Amino acid sequence: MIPERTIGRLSLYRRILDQVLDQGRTYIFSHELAKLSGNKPAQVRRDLNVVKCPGCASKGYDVQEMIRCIDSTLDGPDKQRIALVGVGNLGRAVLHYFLGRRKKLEFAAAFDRDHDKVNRVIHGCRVYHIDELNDVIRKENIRLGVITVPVSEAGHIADLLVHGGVRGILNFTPAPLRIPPGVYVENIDITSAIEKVVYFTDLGNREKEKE
Amino acid sequence: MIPERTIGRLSLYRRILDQVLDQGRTYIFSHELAKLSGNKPAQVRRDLNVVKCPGCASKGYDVQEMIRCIDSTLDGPDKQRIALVGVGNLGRAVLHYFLGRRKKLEFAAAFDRDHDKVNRVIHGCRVYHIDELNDVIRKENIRLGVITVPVSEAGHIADLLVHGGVRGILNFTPAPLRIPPGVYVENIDITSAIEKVVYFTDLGNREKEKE
DNA sequence: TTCACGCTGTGAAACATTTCACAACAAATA
DNA sequence: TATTTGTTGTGAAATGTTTCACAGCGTGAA
Repeated sequence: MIPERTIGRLSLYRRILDQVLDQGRTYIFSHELAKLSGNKPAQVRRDLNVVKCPGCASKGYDVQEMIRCIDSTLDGPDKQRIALVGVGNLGRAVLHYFLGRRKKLEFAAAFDRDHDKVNRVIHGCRVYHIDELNDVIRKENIRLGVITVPVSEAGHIADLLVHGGVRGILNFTPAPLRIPPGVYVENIDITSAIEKVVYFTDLGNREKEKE
Repeated sequence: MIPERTIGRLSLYRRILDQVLDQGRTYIFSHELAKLSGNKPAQVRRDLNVVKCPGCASKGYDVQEMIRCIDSTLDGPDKQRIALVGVGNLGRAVLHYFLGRRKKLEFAAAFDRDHDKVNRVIHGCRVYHIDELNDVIRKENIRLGVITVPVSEAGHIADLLVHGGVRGILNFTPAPLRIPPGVYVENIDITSAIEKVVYFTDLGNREKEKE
């Protein structure tokens, strides 16, 4: 089982490598990828070992081979079908963002309460009413969900998703979801992120402990 | 200097405590806050020690006192003025999200290239053209920036922000920004987040190493 | 062929974070 | 007052992650 931090870095490497490949490079050294991704060379080499990607002492790593190794770790063998709940600004941003981005991921259905949005197709994804959630995710065999509703609804939506058979959730809400074991939840908490920036940006007016 | 993880948890505790307070509770035990935030009680107690929040062995922690302690750690003494660059779906979602949420944070200006958006006020925030960025953030004395533009623009925008005097950036783009020392960057990478969910959601079709 | 170079792969050290486990204590009870 | 109960605060152990540092190797130069 690979640690979460490592998975995050692998995901980033892959996107960088896609670009590197577009530029026509075929080999890359660990210190170069380190620079591009903001890490130390030793870290990059460790990460690549984890996905069993071999390097060559004189040429570095074969870019295509690296991408293959990362793919075989990160991607499941089949296409992953995802449901998005909450077609507000954030929901639309997520849909738009992923449009054709990764071939192994597909937003197969979106849900909202607002009847003006229901039955439209937004960024290639059909929008259903929330009442249809259970039926649709079962019929479409969806196992992953993204929650982009207002905080107050998040708990309820999470329950619906889990009840419909979803096994992994990306939650953009700060609400801590109570979820049965066996269901994985990843949280993105925008408020926390801004507050981190505020804290770590030394604006010279806070007395922090010396180190 | 408090570690990043701890800051993230404190931010979460604070939001939970705001709710707890609304419900009329005045005291709370570490194991209760742990449950509500998805942590272990010992972790919660350590975190509260870090912000010098004293507890009482029989009643637990005074909720208001806790909030005060967290405030004095997370918030700077003055209101923080923030610029948001990129008024697309994601940008609007961020603006909307923060509308009156935290008194110490204010989105003082937004920027976009699209002339249809310029000079409008969106979620209480005036939108300027990107060409005005430097002037406006200097005049408004803005030290924090949020980047919600397409990936390809991120590097350029980051340079503009830094050049204008911004010291902390929240970057929603997967582009690794090259930034001078002294400027803090926090990244939110939506693609990585989804890929983490895909990986850690055991859909039974990947051979993971036994542990 | 031999040497010098610069890289990979990795054991071990360093560092960071979480969790355990328990002494000390405040309140409630008798 | 003495006893019981359940919590805080924290040293120390456990665990997790990053970084160092170097042996070993392939390549190119002489």
